[in-house]
Amino acid sequence: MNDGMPPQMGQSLLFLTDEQLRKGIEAMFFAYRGFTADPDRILAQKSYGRAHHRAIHFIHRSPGTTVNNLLSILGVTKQSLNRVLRSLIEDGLVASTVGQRDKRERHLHLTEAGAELERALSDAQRDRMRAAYRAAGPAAVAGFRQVLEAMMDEETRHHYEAMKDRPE
Amino acid sequence: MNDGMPPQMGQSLLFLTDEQLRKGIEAMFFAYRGFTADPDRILAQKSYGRAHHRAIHFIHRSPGTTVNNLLSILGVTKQSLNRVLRSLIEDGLVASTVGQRDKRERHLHLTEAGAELERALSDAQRDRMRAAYRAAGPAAVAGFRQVLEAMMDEETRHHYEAMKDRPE
DNA sequence: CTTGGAATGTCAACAAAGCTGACGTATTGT
DNA sequence: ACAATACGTCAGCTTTGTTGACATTCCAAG
Repeated sequence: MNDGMPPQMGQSLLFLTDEQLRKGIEAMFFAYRGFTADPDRILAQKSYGRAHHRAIHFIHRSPGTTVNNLLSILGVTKQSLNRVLRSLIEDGLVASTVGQRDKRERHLHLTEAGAELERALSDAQRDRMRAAYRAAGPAAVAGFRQVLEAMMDEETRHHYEAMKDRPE
Repeated sequence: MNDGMPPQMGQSLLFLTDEQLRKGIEAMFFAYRGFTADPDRILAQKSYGRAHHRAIHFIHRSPGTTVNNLLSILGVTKQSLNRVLRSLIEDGLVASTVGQRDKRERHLHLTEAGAELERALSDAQRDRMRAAYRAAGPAAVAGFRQVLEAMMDEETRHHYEAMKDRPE
């Protein structure tokens, strides 16, 4: 590897070479495939897709959330979300209730069936994550999270932080 | 948070709680959006998509690679890749040459224009990665890579390892 | 030398999931 | 009363993935 840097440059910045960055980019690409592979298999059986998974995940995460809130978390248009949400409601996995204070709002909850699918999906995803965490160790996990957080968009990070430490 | 674990359990395994795993899952989701955001903006202007980016990236990475090899790296069908590849070839960003030893194979290279787009895309992506790396520091980066590698599928990891240390 | 299989390319049809734009309805706040 | 907000929906378009079918070209084994 010759990236034009002087040989006397300390090792401390070696993790910023183009080669290191490229490896990081490829690691993200390949790892994300693994990250979604297990839930994808479950979803395919029920003829759902990743969009359904994401909706289910964040409704589980923030029960009673409104459509608008979900929209801004997911970063998609309401038309796109509506298609997914409609099928989940029709299939009885999600319940949509008119708001108390503001009747324009719809509050979203998982039904028992929805919670069951959520468990199946997140169990599969957590199993892989757990194996990766266990293999890498606590220090690596801390670094993993640090880099990922630094990689987010500003606005996205606010969503992430906002639900970061909410109790289960 | 009450996940049913005894309070006397050491801190050493705290990074394996469901809550920690869930945070990791959400961090992956949000970070991947940031990871693709910058190249996506460039691609949208040229009416290309992520599939074009991926093809360009790995052709740049492994010049002269065959279609079949690219297929297995990207994990898509040949019909899907072919559509993308055809447009790149038509637009003069990728050159496809018949193999010497085996004339059934097509060897793929970036043209000068293709290399130019590749630079624009990877510069944008690397800038964000560099900022994240710099913010997190070398130890965090090592952990980041460790966890990502442990998260890959077996077969995928082989692709990753295979091109891991090839010189630029 | 013939034939089977591998590598590639192409056509057609389809689905998931994103987008824009337009419009309707109910409700809220000014 | 009226404007803005929240939501749902219709129509149409794009990208990117999928199957299935089929032709071509070529290598290699029989």
